[in-house]
Amino acid sequence: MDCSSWINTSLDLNINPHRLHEEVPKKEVENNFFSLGIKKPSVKEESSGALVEELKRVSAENKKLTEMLTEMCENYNALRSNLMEYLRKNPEKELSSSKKRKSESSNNNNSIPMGVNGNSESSSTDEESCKKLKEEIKTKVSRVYVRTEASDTSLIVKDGYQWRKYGQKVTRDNPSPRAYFKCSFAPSCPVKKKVQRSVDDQSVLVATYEGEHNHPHPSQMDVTTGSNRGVTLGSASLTSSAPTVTLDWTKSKSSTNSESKNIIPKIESPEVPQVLVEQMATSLTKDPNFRAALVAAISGKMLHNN
DNA sequence: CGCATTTGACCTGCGC
DNA sequence: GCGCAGGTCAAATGCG
Repeated sequence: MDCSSWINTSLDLNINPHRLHEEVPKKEVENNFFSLGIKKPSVKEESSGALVEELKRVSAENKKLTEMLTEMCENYNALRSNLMEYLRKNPEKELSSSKKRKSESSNNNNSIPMGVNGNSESSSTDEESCKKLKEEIKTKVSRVYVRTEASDTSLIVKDGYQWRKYGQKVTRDNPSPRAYFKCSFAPSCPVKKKVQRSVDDQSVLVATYEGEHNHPHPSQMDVTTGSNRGVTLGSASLTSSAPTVTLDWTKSKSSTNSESKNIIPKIESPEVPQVLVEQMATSLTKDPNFRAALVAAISGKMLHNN
């Protein structure tokens, strides 16, 4: 599988990979957003020149990032094919490899699964990671990282499904409480979700999904096409190899007051195929609520600037 | 009043 | 067997 075929590297995303886990100043985001093609009605010549400069700068940055992304994809592909080759040669038993091979397996086990999962449990031992990996494969576990306001104490990750909270616990490895949810959309649905704040970054919620939904996504219930996976952010569409998706609610809050389904996800892993990304974009742009919210946000910003 | 959430109690698995 | 930690249950509570 060619990674570059999943990710359209020509996407005009003004992202900075060095800041993925930092709080990007909202003002800067807004400025960048508005410097990308939306002109204020009464723009002076000076500011338009500055805008052009900014646009050039952003384009250059974008190009650079595109190259970086391509390179990253190539590296990922190489690692992935290595892993596949490795697993072909050493089926099954490698996942439960003995302690003897600890030093040998550590490199492989750390590089690939961490890359796929992108989680922050790097401190766990190889044995533990093997066990976890095995469990994840068995129970179809996926993690979703959601950036929220650090002051937001609620452990709510809106993914479109209906969840019923059935417990909360403070765990040893993390001072933040962990909330336990069951899917309440269908009584027989076995899917569970654990939500806890990241130890590293309190503004990041880590949602761990276990199992697969045995019912369609609620948002698909009133959508005629069954291919609208774009808004499906639950485990069903993301569990193939425990991928990681980061959603940034804080930025969305700063730009619109729209509902959670209007959030544009920030994909942290190339595991999410290009098709999915495109479908997400399409479903968002087709969504009248999203468009209305966007228009409101833009006009509001323009009024604010004037 | 019904439903969701909270929270302390209980259960279970694991390491020593 | 015991203690600990994570996970689940269920009564109490709150909210619409």
